[in-house]
Amino acid sequence: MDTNTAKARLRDAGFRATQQRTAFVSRLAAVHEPQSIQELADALSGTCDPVTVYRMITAFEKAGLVRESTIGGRPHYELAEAGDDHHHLVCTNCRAVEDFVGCGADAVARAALKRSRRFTSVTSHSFDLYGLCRSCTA
Amino acid sequence: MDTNTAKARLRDAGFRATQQRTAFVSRLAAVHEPQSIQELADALSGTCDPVTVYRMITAFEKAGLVRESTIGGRPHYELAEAGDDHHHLVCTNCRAVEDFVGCGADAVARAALKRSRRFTSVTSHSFDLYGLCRSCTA
DNA sequence: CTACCTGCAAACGGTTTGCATTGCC
DNA sequence: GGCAATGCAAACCGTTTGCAGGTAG
Repeated sequence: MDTNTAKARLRDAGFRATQQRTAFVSRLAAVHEPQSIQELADALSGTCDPVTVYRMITAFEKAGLVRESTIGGRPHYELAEAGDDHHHLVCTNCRAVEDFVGCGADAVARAALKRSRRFTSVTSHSFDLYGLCRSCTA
Repeated sequence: MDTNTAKARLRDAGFRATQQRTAFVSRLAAVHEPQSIQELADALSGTCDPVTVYRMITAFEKAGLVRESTIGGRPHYELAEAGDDHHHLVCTNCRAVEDFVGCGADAVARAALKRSRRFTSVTSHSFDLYGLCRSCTA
């Protein structure tokens, strides 16, 4: 994603396209793997303060510009794409991440709701697979 | 679960059945909903120090006596039962939790592995549904 | 009796907040 | 020019660690 696209995306979401935010969005677009707060702060260390990273994450997540997912017990962030319902295959050894689609959540949600006494609707879900990648397989 | 069962369970897992640990296991058995660290510390406040709660959680999880799951961004714990593969339906408003079974993860994992270039095996998964419970439905 | 466990207090590290300054729009 | 965003420093809070005393086996 080039700088202008990143800026347009920020403005579309109602934000001022500052240098720091543009760098943040560009970074997420470039790596297209979920990033930890630490990784983001390190990558942007020449550009902005870690405190600003926290503030951007909070604002962008609320605005639906980024998605949060938990990997190895820590929150990670990636750009949110419209209509996107991908999930992660995570290596339990090296934390490598690969996306996959088709989690069948709709059917599972329907079945669970049917059986449930206390719930009336399902609005979202999380689904992740954990295993070993090729290079970590003994 | 009565006190003696709790003690037996602890000894089976290789622990000394202290008063604090017995109370911890009994508590989890009594509520049979995932509990946050805070909730556990509060429930056991007359029995043991919060620090001990942390130490028990760490030890019990490693021993496979309790399972961790993330609810509302915070870790929660429940007793682990053999062969158990249930998941949670969580109310996004009041955090009420209901269990459900049948997540279809086996089929999804098989399909994902087939498509994957980098992964060779899937050993575990997480799957949770988020929605509204009856009393939080407007 | 002895090794394991617990309580207390202090250290630790990640996250949040307050406030003055900067820089988009 | 005005208001939102940033940087810096300090507060904050949940978690971990060290150590001395207690308790289960």
